[in-house]
Amino acid sequence: MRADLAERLLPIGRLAEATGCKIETIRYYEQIGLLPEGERTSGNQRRYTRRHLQILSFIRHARDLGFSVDAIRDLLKLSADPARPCAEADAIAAAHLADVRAKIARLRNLEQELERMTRLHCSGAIADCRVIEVLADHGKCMHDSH
Amino acid sequence: MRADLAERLLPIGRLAEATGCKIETIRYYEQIGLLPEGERTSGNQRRYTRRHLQILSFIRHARDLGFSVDAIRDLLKLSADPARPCAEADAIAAAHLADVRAKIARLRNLEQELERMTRLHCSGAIADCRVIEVLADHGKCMHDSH
DNA sequence: ATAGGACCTGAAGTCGCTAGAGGTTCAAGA
DNA sequence: TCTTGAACCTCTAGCGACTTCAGGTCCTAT
Repeated sequence: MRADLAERLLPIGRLAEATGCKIETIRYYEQIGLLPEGERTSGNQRRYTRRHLQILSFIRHARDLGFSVDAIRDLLKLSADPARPCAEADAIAAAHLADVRAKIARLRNLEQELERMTRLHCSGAIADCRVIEVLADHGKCMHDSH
Repeated sequence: MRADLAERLLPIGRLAEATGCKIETIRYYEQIGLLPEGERTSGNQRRYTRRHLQILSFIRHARDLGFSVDAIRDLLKLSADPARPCAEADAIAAAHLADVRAKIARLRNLEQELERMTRLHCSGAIADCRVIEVLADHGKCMHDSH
């Protein structure tokens, strides 16, 4: 039991290290019920399992990709219940797929615009810098999202 | 003088209209020192010049492209000094472009997984759902941006 | 036994806005 | 000239998703 604690369970700092997530953020996720609470030592410190590590990695990834905390909650629910009927899962997945595609489309526009801006490496001075020019003048902007 | 005020200077509502920026947001930008303060009428209302219109358009455009307020502050400083070398502006844009591309790459991975999931009109259970897995496990992630 | 690093809680601050309350000014029509 | 109502003003609080801080407690290696 003592050995279990020492060998299998991660203190919050280790979990943070392993996921690239800040300690405070982990506590925050726990607080808002996104990450299940870890057990505590007799001295009230959190100890996490490999399962927590998985979930937190998932959360980090999804946040990086721009999913809201609520969306992540949905996705986690999906994975938590393997017996869940498929229609529901499909619906959630489909909704998120649409969302992902919209995000991709938007980012591709941005990419093109930024590319265009930086491609013409300017002659040296701000006066004829493409970046500034494009930003200053809507007319020079190719994408249609605005 | 009176005519100047009426003809050349824009009240905040007009500026908002012309730039597609909300009135509150304009006041906010002024407050944080991103947009220079406009003059005031004797009754304390803001009046803006064409110069403000230009700057605000620049800000809006840059925000649309995902630049942070701080990045915009830098870009504005750069653009104010036309003799300055433009490598700096390039660098800001290039960093942002790299960021955008990394996000696109990851979203595409996710898109594929979500697609796969919904396409399979699945066999009954979540058990073999890889969405969570893909996001949770770095090792299963194909792209190399992290 | 003790030093000092890791951990705890709760509250407040950050960013980039947005919304609301409650009051003042401007400009066009009677 | 007066009136009316749209547009403006300031100040405060709220949002999501954290981050930082103050002031403590715990854990573990020596």
